[in-house]
Amino acid sequence: MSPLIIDKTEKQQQIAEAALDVFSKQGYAAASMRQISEAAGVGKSTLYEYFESKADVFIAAIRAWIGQIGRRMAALMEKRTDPIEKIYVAVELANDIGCARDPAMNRLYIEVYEQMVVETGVLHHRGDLVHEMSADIRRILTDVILHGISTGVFKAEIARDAERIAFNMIACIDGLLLNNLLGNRRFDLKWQLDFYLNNLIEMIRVPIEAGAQAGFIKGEEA
Amino acid sequence: MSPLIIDKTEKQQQIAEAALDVFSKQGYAAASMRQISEAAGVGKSTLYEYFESKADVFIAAIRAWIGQIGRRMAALMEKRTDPIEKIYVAVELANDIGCARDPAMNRLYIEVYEQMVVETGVLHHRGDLVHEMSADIRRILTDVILHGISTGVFKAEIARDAERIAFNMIACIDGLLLNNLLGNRRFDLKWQLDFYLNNLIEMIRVPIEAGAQAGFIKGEEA
Amino acid sequence: MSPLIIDKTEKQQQIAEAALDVFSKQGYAAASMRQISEAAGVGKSTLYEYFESKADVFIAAIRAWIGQIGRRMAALMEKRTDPIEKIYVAVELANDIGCARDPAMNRLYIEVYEQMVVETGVLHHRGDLVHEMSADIRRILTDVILHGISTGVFKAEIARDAERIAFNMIACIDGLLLNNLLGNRRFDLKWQLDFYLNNLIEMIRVPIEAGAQAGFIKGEEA
Amino acid sequence: MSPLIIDKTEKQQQIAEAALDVFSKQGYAAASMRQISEAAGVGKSTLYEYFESKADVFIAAIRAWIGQIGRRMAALMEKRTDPIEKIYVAVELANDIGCARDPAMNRLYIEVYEQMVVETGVLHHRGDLVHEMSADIRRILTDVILHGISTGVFKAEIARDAERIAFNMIACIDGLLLNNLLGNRRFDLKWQLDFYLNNLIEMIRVPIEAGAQAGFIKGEEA
DNA sequence: GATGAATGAGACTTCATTCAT
DNA sequence: AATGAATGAAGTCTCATTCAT
Repeated sequence: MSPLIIDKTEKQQQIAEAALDVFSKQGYAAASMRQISEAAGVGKSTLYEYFESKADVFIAAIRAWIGQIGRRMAALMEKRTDPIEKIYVAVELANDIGCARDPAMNRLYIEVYEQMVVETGVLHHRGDLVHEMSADIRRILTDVILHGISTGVFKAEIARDAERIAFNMIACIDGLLLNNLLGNRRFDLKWQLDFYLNNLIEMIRVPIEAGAQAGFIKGEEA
Repeated sequence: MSPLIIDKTEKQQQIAEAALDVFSKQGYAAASMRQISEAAGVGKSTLYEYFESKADVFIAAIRAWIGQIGRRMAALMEKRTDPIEKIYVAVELANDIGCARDPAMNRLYIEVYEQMVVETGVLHHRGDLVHEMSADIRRILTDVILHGISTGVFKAEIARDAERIAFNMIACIDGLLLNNLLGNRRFDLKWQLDFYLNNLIEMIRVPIEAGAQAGFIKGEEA
Repeated sequence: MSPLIIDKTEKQQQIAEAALDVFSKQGYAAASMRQISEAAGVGKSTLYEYFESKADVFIAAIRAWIGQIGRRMAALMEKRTDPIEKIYVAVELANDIGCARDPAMNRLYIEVYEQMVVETGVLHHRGDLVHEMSADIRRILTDVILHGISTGVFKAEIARDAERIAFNMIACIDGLLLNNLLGNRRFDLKWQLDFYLNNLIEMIRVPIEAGAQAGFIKGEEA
Repeated sequence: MSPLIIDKTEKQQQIAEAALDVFSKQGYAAASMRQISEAAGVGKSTLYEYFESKADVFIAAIRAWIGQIGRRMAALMEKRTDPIEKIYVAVELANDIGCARDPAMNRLYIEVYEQMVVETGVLHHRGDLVHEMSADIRRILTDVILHGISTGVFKAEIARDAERIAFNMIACIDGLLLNNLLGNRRFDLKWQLDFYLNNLIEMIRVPIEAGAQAGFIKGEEA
């Protein structure tokens, strides 16, 4: 009466994650459906039972990836209470990603950009999608800033710019990660992340004490 | 001597620039040799007289592009003398690029990243190339910083980090441009560039006056 | 006895009719087993419980269709007694089919031809099948002619050609229907059918009266 | 300076004729581009240098075929002067086609119908194309009829129906050819064509002499 | 030197059919 | 009996590259 019933959603997720691996290594254009099917351990045509097209698989893979990052960041945040510390968590996470043993995954950053920006890209005219996808992370950071203001750690006057500042953090950290990915040995990711973030925090925090002169690279001095 | 005999190098340049146009619109993978040949106004197989392969054409196109930007920046720098002003020129140039009527060209940023970072990419393991390519810009910025130190505008202790700071500027501005390209209406490029740069300058400049408390967004306040 | 136990034959018929619908709209090649299963309201693999293959389903569908037409024509014939009138019934039926609001069904004509005549066709080398299928209709028409002879309406000398004439009617009406299907606005099916049939009848009927000169398009003149 | 230049039109024609062969044997759906390329003696992708798609190749093939038939008919017509004889040429040509050593070619009739009538067909909504394609033949026949009227062979009152009658001839002969193709041994194409045409001519010609009673199958009696 | 012609390799996608429940 | 899952084979089409003029 009832044949083998499979949780379609679960298998989609499973395929999406295998695809994530392939896309991150080969890029969208160079990754073939055959490679993805092999990575997922299914037949080539089985992919089309779960997704409409290659583009569909890509979008699902990216969604899965954004989800992973969001969950990771939320988990790290929970353990801290100090707003400044929380912000440094972003650095640490980024540093983790940038130095992870498998740097392949973060190449996805570029694939997303590529596919959004290029006219023939899979994500072209889907700006909403990426916007929505990164919304979680942006919201987390915005909340940290607002919370910092309410606890007197950050200056009150930046309240109206909280979201913009969150955007700035994401964008600049993006840029630093990407440049790091280019493989230049002389690019010291840790230093660069700290430098950016120290400057930022120095500007938005309430001065601890009049006349106190913080080293501009606090992290390093410590 | 005869004007009909054109230099091979000159024609390569000419093709490279036509290719730049195509690559910037279609991306590397989607751009076809036929399109490039048509854009260059030559036959399809003529491309192979001047370049070994599609990859070759791409590299030449990127080289041409980096050259253009470097020349543009150098030209802008020449007109200013104040180090801080000079740094702001970088912002303006970036803003120009990011807001240009034809955003196609800056999509090349992404193509370069893509092709470097992805395993099967045309520029994979050619980190040296991009490094070399951006060296000009990095050197210009480094010089500005060092010159600023020698004229007492920037803190002396940042001398040893001058190149790293230049790197930071390039990377973060990259990130801001890319995020802007994603087409999010709420991303205010001008504000973001100013915010980043104001924070940076505030940290590296010699305080104008003890106790002076600069607004964190100096540019906006002005 | 239990109403839940349905006859295998009955369900085959039910599926065949659903398939007829799909085949008539899409043609054999473009119709997919999935579409058929959905139209029949059963699972895809259930089709294989009742039929060996797609070809099998097609043959069953065609059989069902021929049956429908045969029954329709027999029903119409029963109401008339005059042989000539009976022949005109064929025209009307054909006209009905050709002008029906849903022309999809008569596309089946073509599918049958296609599949019989083409080397790789499902009905290739199955001439017997179509022959058998259209035998009913041919026999009905042959009987009408023979009956007309025996009642003195048709010429006696055509007796030995009765079946051939029936064939001629079927073939020519076929041709007229098909050309009508091509969608040419200037093709007036009613006129064409009448023209053909009037000529035919004029030639095989016993002249009503010596010297009587019938208009060549009797139907129109009326 | 100038590479190998080929007459594109000529090669298109050459490919179209090879394709005609394949399509006539396999039908549109079953014929593969590989088969066509092999029949044409070129590489698979070379086809795409001369045609945009499989559909394009099909249309070109059909055009070539209609052209062949038109030329053949015109050639045959030229040799005769008597209008009735000219009409019989149509029969002969049709008989030739229907009995030709390679019956494959006339299966194309069905392919054209199929592709026009089926929703997903290549010629769907291209009624104009087939109309235009068969226009030559229709015009030739119409002219024969009109000429017959002006020389007193055909009745004057059919003048306004000349084109319709031409249509009738084409459609009915179509139908007879198709039924013949179905491979039924008992279908006597020659007899059927003659029967149809004799009836037709008998109705439209000016009676030779009052009281003359023509056998209804004049051709056979002769 | 310049170029149109030609193509093989490979991409995405569809679908009839089998399998296991 | 009934069916969702799975897939191999095959199809159309693209494109970087080579060849011959």
